[in-house]
Amino acid sequence: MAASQGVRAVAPALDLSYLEGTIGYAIRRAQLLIFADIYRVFGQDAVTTAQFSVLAVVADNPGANQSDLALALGVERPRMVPLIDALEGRGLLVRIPSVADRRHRHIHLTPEGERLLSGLKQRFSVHQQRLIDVLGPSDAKRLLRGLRLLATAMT
Amino acid sequence: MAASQGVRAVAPALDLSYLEGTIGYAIRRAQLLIFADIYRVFGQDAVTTAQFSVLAVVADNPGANQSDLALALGVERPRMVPLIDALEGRGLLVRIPSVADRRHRHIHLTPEGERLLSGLKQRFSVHQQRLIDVLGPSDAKRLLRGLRLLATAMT
DNA sequence: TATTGTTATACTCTATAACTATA
DNA sequence: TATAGTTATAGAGTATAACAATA
Repeated sequence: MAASQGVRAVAPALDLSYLEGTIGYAIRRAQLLIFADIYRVFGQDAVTTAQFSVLAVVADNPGANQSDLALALGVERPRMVPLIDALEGRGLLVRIPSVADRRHRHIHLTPEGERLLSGLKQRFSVHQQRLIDVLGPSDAKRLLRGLRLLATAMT
Repeated sequence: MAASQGVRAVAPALDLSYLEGTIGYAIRRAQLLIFADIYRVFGQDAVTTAQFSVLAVVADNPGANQSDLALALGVERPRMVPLIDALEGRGLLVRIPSVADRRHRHIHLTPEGERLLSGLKQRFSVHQQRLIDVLGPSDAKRLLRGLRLLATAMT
């Protein structure tokens, strides 16, 4: 309603046609919005996406050590330390020193970690369903297949 | 060839099936690999993807100011300062103070900036073609459409 | 000699608040 | 008072090098 007044010429709206024709730009924008949606459904339980992926992988691979987790998740080994520190500090997982090889620490979820992860997975599925609703089920499947194909082919 | 010796049990290969079923994880992995490929084709001319996007948008919108660029590229205004500083320091663009409104600085590519951008766009097209070769032309188009649909629908 | 977890360092990105100069 | 560019600050992510304990 204030459009005709001298508030501001709406918005300049620059020409982005070059970038918008690239997959790299589209994937960056989509990723930012998807992660924002994940944080929206996670709410105040406040786990980062990186922490969520650690919890999810540890749940399916109890006793994995930090190097294996780093390798699997594609992060550098030093990066695992503060990541696991934060989760251990919240009582969601524990580092158990290996008796066989005392350099290793086996990571296990605590019961509280299992409980939180289960709630987070439920919330995550709300987000995932939102994506499927936007794209339609068959296009969502195609998108996932395309992304995975890129990941395997570009490695 | 050393596989049968006790070097290491190859690699533990953790179970990632939960994460691999999610679009969020797939898009993050794909984005990292795509950006790595872009840096590979850019080579030692060493422009970041963010700097490349600034150059590309300024080329199509000569005289845009920093706020409009920040808005268009989805970065915070303060972030534009070091971004443009770096490009101006390399002589690729200039800040021209506006005479009409002395708060504005109009951004323009220098001839050297135009030249570098033109070379970078050629290299970028090598990368983009690699993606199209991996996916096939029609699936590449579908992927781009899917990503754009997500971006518009999730905003 | 190599590996696990760790510390340290540095650089980028992100997010905010606040300052200045202009309007 | 509002806006453009800037500075300052703090948190998170990323990348490397190196160290201690252990193998």
